[in-house]
Amino acid sequence: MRLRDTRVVAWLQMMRVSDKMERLSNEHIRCLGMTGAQFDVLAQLSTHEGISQQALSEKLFVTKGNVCGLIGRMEQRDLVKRRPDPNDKRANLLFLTEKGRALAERVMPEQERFVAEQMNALSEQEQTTLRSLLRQLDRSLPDNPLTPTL
Amino acid sequence: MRLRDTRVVAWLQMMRVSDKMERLSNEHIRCLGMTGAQFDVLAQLSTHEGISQQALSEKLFVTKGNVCGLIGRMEQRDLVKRRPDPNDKRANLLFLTEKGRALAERVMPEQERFVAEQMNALSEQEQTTLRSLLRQLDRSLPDNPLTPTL
DNA sequence: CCAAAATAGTTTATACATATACTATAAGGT
DNA sequence: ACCTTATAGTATATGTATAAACTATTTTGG
Repeated sequence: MRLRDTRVVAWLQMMRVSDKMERLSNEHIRCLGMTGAQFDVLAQLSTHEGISQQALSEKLFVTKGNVCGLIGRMEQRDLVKRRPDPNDKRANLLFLTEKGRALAERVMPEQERFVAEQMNALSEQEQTTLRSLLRQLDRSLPDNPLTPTL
Repeated sequence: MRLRDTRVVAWLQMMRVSDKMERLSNEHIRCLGMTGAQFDVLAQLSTHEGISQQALSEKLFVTKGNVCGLIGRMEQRDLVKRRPDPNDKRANLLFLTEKGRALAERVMPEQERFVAEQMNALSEQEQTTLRSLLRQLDRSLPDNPLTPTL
């Protein structure tokens, strides 16, 4: 049996835990009436209503093509609406509908509580340590090409 | 500005870092001639050649429907092949082709080196601490329904 | 043995995500 | 002004992923 670099073990464990957490989070969101990607859109629009699709795609670290389809589906469900930008005929500005705002306000605090609980296995001290280690890793990694010098 | 639970901050940072790492890893794999999901299949078959699609889906934590499509695409590219299980007419056993084995042997060590480097920002001591914290989190999270009591 | 339940694989519908090419508009430089 | 280039959004093709329905076998209980 070949021995594995301990760094690779750490990497795999990191992926395993984050995958597990994301699955739980997405499952919880789905029970509350939408998908994980749609929740991210509602959360962004709650604090940045009126941004363009382009700006949204940068905040979400996804392509504009992805946002285009995502917003299309959410518009069909009457969660958001597009309005033409009066200052730029190319652009759409994005707004929550009443239904979208109500859903966001219901789900966001619940979701925060849910993900916070996933950290309860660690003490305050350990959470601080974890954040410090993650910050170090984050800073050492190159920036995502989808967010050019954010 | 509302204050956020520090646990939520830790959660978000964890997702951010793992997303960044996975993107880099997938990008690197793509340069070497396949997708991330396909790499995972080759890696599993390298050590467990001859397993069924069902067993593979459990190892990869994905649905059997997903594996069915994935193996279909990889069979088209002549990376793997299906053979009927002589002991169970329902099942397929999976094998690497020569091309698949050669690709796996070329890419796997390279990929290990690549992901190991992503941990270099942490000292040996810090890597140990990180693994310990991740292990604690992992044990506190419920098991994935896709892997019933693995 | 045989009917019922479980299992392996496939298929279909839906959602997400990327890359690429395309349209329309905007901004800049000469 | 005009032409080039950049930008915002859309459309298409491909890959990944799930859930749910379906087929074909196998297992199991009576």
